[in-house]
Amino acid sequence: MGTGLTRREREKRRQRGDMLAAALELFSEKGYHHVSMKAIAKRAEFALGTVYRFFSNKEDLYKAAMREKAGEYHRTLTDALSGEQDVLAALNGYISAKAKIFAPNAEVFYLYFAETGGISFNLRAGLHKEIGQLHDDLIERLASVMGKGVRARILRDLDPHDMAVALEGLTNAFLLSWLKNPERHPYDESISTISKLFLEGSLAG
Amino acid sequence: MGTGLTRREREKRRQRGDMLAAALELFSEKGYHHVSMKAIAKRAEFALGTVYRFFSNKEDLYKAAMREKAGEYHRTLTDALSGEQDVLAALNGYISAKAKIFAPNAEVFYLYFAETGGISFNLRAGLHKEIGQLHDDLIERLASVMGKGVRARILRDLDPHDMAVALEGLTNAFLLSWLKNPERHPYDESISTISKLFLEGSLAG
DNA sequence: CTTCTATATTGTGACGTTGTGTTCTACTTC
DNA sequence: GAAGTAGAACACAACGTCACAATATAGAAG
Repeated sequence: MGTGLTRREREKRRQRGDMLAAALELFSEKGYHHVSMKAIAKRAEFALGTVYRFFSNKEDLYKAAMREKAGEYHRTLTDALSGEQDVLAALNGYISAKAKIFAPNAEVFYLYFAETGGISFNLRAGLHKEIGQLHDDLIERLASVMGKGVRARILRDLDPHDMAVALEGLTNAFLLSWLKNPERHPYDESISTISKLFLEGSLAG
Repeated sequence: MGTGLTRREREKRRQRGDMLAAALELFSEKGYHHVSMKAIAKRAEFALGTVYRFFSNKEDLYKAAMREKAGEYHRTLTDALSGEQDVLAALNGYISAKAKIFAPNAEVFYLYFAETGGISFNLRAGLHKEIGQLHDDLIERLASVMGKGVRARILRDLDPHDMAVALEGLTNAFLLSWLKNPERHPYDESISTISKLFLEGSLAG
């Protein structure tokens, strides 16, 4: 068997995954506190007790679900940044990868965004730190690409970290704006707008 | 009497204000659902019933508090944009006004973002729409300044609305980053970084 | 002008109700 | 018969009510 797991173990993984998916759906629809464990169990088509067999409590379930998504998000974007490509291609790749992962996960992304913030809602503090680190890591990788661009004299000689933060902010703003009003800002158009604004700025030359 | 209010009325306003302040403090410390009405009453030094005399329920109190802050925020920034000033001065004024209002209210912004989760958490939908409109209005005003800049050939001939969104995103990103790590990014430095990046972009000239 | 009492207004916090997280035991399936 | 599943039952926390207490106001009497 390819995976090295018994049938039973695979089964459990699948069940766990179903529960996580159901939970994530509900959480992003209604927010953590407006979702009951019963509702999650029902959505996942398990009995309440079964859910508790997999996750020791609601908090735990929430964390696992968020961690999963955060990991997926982080993986997608670091993948987009790695590889032997020239700097501008890497940046464009990053922007479009972000758009691509953002679109289907917009609602979860909100939760993620809320979590990346600085505040310590005492619960979840551990998770918060964890996700924050992923975010920092991403910024760092982005900054390293920027640094490469600076050394190659493709980018202006500014603090790479600042540039990374700037690009992050630009993409977020456009993606949120796209989310609010999809017709006005079709997202492939947004990609080139972001890239142009980031690279050339707004000042008349 | 200057205000045209009776002493009693002024007194009530003050009490209401105290309650709102206490609520906002607690909400942004712990998040909406982790704060009980009892706790708010205690912090404001009133009995529970008295709070209910002013606000018909917890939701109402939350909304009032958020509305208050949103109004203040919006007013500050529109003020910064209005007035007879040249475009670049207006933009710089906007950025620093935003930094100024952002700093002491960061936790409240997080709260709003985290709690509303953006999308339709059915409760609070009304409030969310309301605040969304304020935001749209702000973007529009910013876009109008950008448009003026374009016509004056100070800014590149791009969609003013896009430029507004871009500036909004840049400032948010830097302010969040500053909040996370105040030493690394003192905010007056950030202001000039934002302005430079926005105007000139990152591409080596 | 002050004092005193009747009335109206405002403040209080114990309590009933409801909803939800978690546990526990009986049942099903393999 | 062992492992897994189910959902009823329990405990608890928080909202919002309400009957009562305290306080303020008004205006009559001294």
